[in-house]
Amino acid sequence: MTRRNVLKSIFEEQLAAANPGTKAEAQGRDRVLAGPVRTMSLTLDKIEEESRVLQEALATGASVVDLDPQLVDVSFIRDRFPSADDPAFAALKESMRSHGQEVPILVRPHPGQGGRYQAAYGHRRIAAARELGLKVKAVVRSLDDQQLVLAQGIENSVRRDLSFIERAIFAKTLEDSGYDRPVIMAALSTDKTELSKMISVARAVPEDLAKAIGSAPKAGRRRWLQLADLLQSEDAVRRVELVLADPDMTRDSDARFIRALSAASEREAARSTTRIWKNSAGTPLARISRDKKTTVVRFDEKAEPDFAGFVLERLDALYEEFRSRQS
DNA sequence: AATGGCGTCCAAACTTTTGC
DNA sequence: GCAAAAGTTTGGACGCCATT
Repeated sequence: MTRRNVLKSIFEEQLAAANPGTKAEAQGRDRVLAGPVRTMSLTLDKIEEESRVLQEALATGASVVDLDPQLVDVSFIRDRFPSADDPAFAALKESMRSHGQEVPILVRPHPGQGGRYQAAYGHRRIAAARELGLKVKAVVRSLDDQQLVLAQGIENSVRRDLSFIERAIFAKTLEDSGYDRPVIMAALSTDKTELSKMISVARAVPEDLAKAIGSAPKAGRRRWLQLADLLQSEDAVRRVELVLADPDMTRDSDARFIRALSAASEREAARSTTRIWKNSAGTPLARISRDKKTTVVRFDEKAEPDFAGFVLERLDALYEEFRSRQS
């Protein structure tokens, strides 16, 4: 079953009793949709699913309540890597500040601490509400551990904004917690092959190393697989650890991933290097990346706004000087 | 039977090249 | 300079086969 179909089936099983035939019809529709029509259908489905989750919650007696975010703990299994400078989080916070919280989070009464709650999903909304000093809108439901991780995984799958490594570590954590593969597959809305790859990557890449790299949203499955493969060598692990410990290491997670991958592969490392160029006061002004074919100098326009223009104006003169030294 | 590894195929998004 | 074509990357799905 496809990832999307797993997701759909979970929701549709809930509706099947009330509306026989829905599942089969949806599967038939899935097989024929393609291209832009399918993309539009996915968007509509996404909206449908979110509203269905909430409607179902409300139908089963749950209601949306305002909670003090300080009373809400994170799920016992974390999925997303914490990130201090996540632009999406900043945007979410700004949206909540100006428009309020549009979509409630899902919580359950904390199994161990009376009066407290545990979030299935909506961790970033909780963090934003905390920082803004606002109450967080939440649907409170009684969920067992399995239902909690399923709800958490389904929400992530609907949004599709977890990176490959976040999903992989989430899968590994679930497996380490004793969940069997079908449950993890349902929680991640994935199939056995994909899950197998995710877990093999999560096991091959030491967790502290993966967290040091960060979510790396642009690094897809194949490159993580490549890195996982390279990290079979202890030397490669040491090289990567060394690179990530560099105090000059960029805060950009994707760039860190590329550095780690390069370090893991000596050949790659020899072909491509990136360094930060600083002025005499130690302020980073440019990032210089070099490989066999190109050299890329990226000036930080915020650190020194007019410097890039200054350099560009002098390119002709610099080239003339270069040529005269060559001859 | 369930699980995992691997290769292949497809679609979409993105980048680079080519021709006008 | 711009648009179209070609190439590349990525994510996802599927089937086959070996192993447990």
